[in-house]
Amino acid sequence: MAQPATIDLSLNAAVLAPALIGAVLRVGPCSGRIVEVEAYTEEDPASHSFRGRTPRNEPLFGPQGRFYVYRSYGVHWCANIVTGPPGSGQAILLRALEPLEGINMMIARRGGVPVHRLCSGPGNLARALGIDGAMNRSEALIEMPEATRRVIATRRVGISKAADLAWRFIDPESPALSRRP
DNA sequence: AGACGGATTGCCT
DNA sequence: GGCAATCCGTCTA
Repeated sequence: MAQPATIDLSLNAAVLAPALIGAVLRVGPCSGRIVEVEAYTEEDPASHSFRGRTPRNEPLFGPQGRFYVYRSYGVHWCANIVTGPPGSGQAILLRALEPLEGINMMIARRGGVPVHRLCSGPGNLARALGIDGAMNRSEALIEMPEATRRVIATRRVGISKAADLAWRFIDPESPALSRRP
């Protein structure tokens, strides 16, 4: 699957998500190559925006390119990038990165885990990058992929509704995936 | 006002 | 592979 020349945040989440594989996410001094994402839309029963706007999910209906950060299981933070037409309630969940810069800082935040596990899984990714509720609605910095990566689509992880949609996109060769294909 | 359950992770068996 | 940890938006009464 080929990547586009620019990242168009107004694209629907399920269209843009595979194009983000190989792009670089930057948070302060830390960065990593995106290798696993999932798409969520307002028509999608598994999406936080499915039942309309609420105080928690309001960022999903705000400007594109911002973070929607939420607490999962009362323990972990998960980071999405808002996308799609304005107010459309779409987002892309960041699930895994290959660490590039600021690795020492990530290790300090995560403890002694192998580098390829630092940002493997949405909760781990947020912890390694220092993403928490304070970054909700802040602008997400994404840089274009330099090289084309292989991208495959799979079922999303950990959801019960619309579980057969193949809206999880991965670089199958990455060692940083939260789960193998 | 009270109950339910989840886009998870890590430790225990 | 099983399960506890731990918070809050949403649903029900």
